[in-house]
Amino acid sequence: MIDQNIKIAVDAIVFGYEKGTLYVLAVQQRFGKLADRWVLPGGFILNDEPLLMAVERELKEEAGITVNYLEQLGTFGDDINRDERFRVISVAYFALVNPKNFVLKADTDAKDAKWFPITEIPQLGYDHNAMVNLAHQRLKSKLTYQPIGFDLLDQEFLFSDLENLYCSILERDIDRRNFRKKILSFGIVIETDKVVKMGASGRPGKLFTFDKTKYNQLLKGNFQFDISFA
Amino acid sequence: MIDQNIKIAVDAIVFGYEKGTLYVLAVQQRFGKLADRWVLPGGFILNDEPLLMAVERELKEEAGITVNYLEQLGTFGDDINRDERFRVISVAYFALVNPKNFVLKADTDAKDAKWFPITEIPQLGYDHNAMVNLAHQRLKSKLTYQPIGFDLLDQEFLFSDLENLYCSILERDIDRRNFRKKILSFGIVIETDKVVKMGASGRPGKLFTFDKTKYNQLLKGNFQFDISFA
DNA sequence: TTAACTTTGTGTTGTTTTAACACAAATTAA
DNA sequence: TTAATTTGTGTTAAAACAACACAAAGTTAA
Repeated sequence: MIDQNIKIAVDAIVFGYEKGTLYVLAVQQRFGKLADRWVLPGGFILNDEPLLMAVERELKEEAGITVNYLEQLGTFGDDINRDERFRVISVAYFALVNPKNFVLKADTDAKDAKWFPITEIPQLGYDHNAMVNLAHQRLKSKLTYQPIGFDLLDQEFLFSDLENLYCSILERDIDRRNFRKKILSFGIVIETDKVVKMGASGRPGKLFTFDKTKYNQLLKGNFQFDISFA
Repeated sequence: MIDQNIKIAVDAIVFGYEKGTLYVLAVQQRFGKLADRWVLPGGFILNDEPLLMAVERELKEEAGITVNYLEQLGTFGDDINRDERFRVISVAYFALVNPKNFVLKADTDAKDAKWFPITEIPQLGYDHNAMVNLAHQRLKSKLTYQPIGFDLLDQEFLFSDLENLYCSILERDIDRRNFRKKILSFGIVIETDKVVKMGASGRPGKLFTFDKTKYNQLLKGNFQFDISFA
């Protein structure tokens, strides 16, 4: 018989984006050794619960949100003294959400839930800062070869929103004309006939949407989404 | 208290390459419900053992090999009825080795250890076929953006070996001249002054080596290894 | 009401990269 | 010595990329 004394948890790195700033969701622990400490949302999985479902449940429970995109990031198991009672191995998930769609709502386990700008993440409990760093890298690289930026935006967005998202997350300037040309050349972003007046001054712009169906069709061929600029 | 009844295992998908064929390592189970069944090498981790170390230990124990390249692939936890005594969650690792460097040696837990051509993998126990498929995809894509092919070859190799490796793993033709030009342009593959006579007929070729130090240097700049052909 | 400001929208051109392509040189086998 | 096999090498047309500026539509302030 195997005498493992190890428990399995899931944790999520949830990214949100708003007005040029990238945020990560953290929750404040209510109980335990690390009470009051900020950590990533997550928790132990149930015996008969698939991993993905566990993440979704925890996100609902601890922050009241449902994400747009969720994928496994990696498993962190070498922080052996995370908990004194037993070793904890945590499967980390990478998630994207549009913060406008939800009001954060801390629930039973969490005392509070809050968006931290990626540049101002406090010291988190466990090895959660390492997870955030890895997820941040993943976000940056994935943005260039998969159309996941749309999961951070409203369903209808201005072209400048998309452009600013890329600029701020990749931390570099992008030529507006080349960017627009390239994105439109894929045929997966379509122009609606809605025109929106900016709150501020400036010429009104058209709203665009991401055509996911079209994207999935293209994937069956050998289309490769790719945004990379000097 | 948490009443999880889950155990954690690691499994490895070890790729080997020889003469145009890609192989995956499997072992035949000696004990348990699936005795005689072929499975991926792996096993339960020890309480205080880091995950990577567990994989290395299992590979040593079950097949007598040490790999050239090892990275986490993903965690598979939804095969809930894998074991009747408890749920097993397995962290899968992706590994590369040059088969010539080792003689497979099944040990205590394994009855036998064997290389299967990727095209002739039998039905494996648990969800191991799914792991192999994911690893295979990872190998293919990684080959194009990271110089991992060298971990499957001898330290000194003919240019045609490298070329054939790419052709056979990516399953497509590659223009010899363009391929050579591109690889050499990176400056991470260097020509030795050794000339080798083929066993068969043909003009003798020079041996080449991969300059890992140079590659690591380049990585500090913004060099990007990239092999992609039509 | 006019001028200044802000944001959207659009084309061209030179440079670089990629894809397509063929033949000579060195060796072995017949 | 001829045929077969494998290594080694350059050019060119086409495509992709990078760099660049100005007019149009609206708002704000004078």
